[in-house]
Amino acid sequence: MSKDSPATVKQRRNSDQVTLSQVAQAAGVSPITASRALNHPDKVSENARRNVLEAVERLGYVPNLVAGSLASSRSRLIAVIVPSLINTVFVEVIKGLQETLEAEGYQILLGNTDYDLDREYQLVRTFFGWSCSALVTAGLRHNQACHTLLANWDHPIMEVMELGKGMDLNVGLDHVAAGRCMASHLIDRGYRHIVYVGARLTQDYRAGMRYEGHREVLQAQGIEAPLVELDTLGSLQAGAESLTQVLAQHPHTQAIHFANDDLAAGALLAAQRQGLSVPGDIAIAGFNGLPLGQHVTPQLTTILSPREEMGRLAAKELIRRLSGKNVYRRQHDVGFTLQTGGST
Amino acid sequence: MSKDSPATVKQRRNSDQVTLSQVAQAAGVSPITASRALNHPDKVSENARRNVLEAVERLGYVPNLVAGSLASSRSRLIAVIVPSLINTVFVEVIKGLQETLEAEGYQILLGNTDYDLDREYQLVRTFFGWSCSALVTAGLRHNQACHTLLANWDHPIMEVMELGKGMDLNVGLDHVAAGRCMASHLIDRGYRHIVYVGARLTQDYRAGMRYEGHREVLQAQGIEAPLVELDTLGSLQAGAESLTQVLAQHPHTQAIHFANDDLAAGALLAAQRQGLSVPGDIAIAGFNGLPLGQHVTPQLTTILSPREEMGRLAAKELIRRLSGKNVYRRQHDVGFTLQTGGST
DNA sequence: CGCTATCATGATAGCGCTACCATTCCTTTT
DNA sequence: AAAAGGAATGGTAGCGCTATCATGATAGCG
Repeated sequence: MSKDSPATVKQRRNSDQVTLSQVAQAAGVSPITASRALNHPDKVSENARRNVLEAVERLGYVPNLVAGSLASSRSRLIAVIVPSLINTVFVEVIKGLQETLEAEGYQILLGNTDYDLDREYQLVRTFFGWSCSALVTAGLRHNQACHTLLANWDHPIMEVMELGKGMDLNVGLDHVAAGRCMASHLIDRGYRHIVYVGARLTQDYRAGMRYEGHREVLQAQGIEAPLVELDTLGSLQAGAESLTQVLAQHPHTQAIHFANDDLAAGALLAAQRQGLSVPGDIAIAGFNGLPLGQHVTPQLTTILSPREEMGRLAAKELIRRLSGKNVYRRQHDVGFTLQTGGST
Repeated sequence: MSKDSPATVKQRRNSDQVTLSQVAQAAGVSPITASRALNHPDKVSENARRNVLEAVERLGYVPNLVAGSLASSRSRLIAVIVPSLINTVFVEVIKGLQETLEAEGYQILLGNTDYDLDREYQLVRTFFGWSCSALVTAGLRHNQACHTLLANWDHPIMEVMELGKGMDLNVGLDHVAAGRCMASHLIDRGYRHIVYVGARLTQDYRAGMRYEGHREVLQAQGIEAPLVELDTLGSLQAGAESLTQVLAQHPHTQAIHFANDDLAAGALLAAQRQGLSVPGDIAIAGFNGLPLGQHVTPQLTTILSPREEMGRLAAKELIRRLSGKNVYRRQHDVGFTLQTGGST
């Protein structure tokens, strides 16, 4: 018996989902015209467009973006990879990205590495599998495999948070300079026994870069630059606890330069509870310019980093690139601002 | 001339992307066996599996998830829709979701409504287009169109944050009860002139629910329950500013029940700056149990809501459902805890 | 030993959409 | 008037993968 008797035709469509072909039929046009009416409205007659849109509405058509992406190998998905969601700075960058990208019809695929570069590599692989239109990642450091993968990818890559020569596009600030800036400020104020306190500097290596800048300035003055590295992630709690530790290890400390505002504010509030005067007994400085720092007494001296702005700018530059425009500058310095409060 | 002379064969593959067929060829098996080796490892011989995995490694194959999703109409994408990313409570829920879902190989598609239900509807439509495996959304309220869309969707829907009868699954807490709880606490402490302060209660309607509970308790005692509604979103700044406003409008105020800890902490810190004693001159209570509240002096009385736990539990329940297990309980109450500090 | 049950594998046919090329019917140009 | 260009539309053939069914090989059974 020959095999060309398909008694039962293969039947795969499971759902009652409305397809573009059905819309096209209802609108009296071909599927491809319906597709164009939705995706390139200027390429069809007004008449066709109106009929298609009307049919879409009437049938409750929801475009199958998966099929569209497969056919066009463009997805309007943007992969965003951050090392942490607890740290609010990344969330603020995401927010800036989000609002700008969503307005242009892009969707965010969110990944969290927990400061693990191998995890980043895995996420990048997965996201590539989604034919993402672009990738945003926090930081310029990647492991070897990830670097290779990124280098061979033919879509825009945006590295944010720190300024430097990256894979492709870059929006960030100079953390070494920020560290120098705060250290200079502390020197100017007359402090000489200054401790830098950071949390997990191998993970939050940008805080490590700020320490480099800090140390540079102190050493240029012939001053030592002791470092206290905490084993927990930065938090109010960790900051509060670190105060005791620092004063025990370095009894002559006049000022503490904290890696971020959470630590600094935690220490400041703890100092108050312990009856220590800030900055009389101990001066405290932070980094980020979180609102909290403005509401404690004395106000926290800190460095304001434009985080949402960084996200928005990164998104705008990506959109420029994705819409085929030439990109003249690949690096964008968003800068930072020293905000002196009463705490130093 | 007949049309069957395809001089130039249509050529669409643009990239040099390695495909599953190439892997299969390299491994000496058919494409479908290669597919099974990767997705259902227990359905192929150990020999085949080893060869395929080796070929994957050697060729640097990255699965095209878009094609896979189209073919299987399953995507391992989970849509997560929140009203805000500024408000840290949602971020913490996302974090709980994220860590649990990623561990199971699901990816998060993130959407932000900015407290706009029409925006939510648009996001839901878009996400459905991605054949998401499930949808997580904050809150039980949707507009009519969105409700219809959700009701007809044949994948799990998880509504988080507030407890109640939702579309499908639900993990949250009872905000009315939380409002009652704090109000009772304030009554117990002897306060009678109590003002509730919230920010944009039509948007943050859960804060409105807490006010309902609050009012219920006060009215049962024959006490009025004045409400001050701010026009900005909750923040330290708004809390600080509200203090003056409340005292001007209600000079006899003994206690302020704030809709959240940001407002409360802002007011508490502002009171200190103004030389007001807390709780002597004015008692202050919040909601959420943010770390900040534990570090101010006096410690903030608040209600602790298990936000990350809420995210984790929601994720676990979704995974149960997605792996075909029976779900016996659709509603999960994560509860809350009154945390009394010195501020009341 | 024949019969069914189980396993490993493969051939085929889509999933729903869009890129590509071809066609038709105008309008413009020289 | 003929040639050239442009706008609107459609036919065809995939995008890269997996569901479905079919097949052959092996095992289990009385």
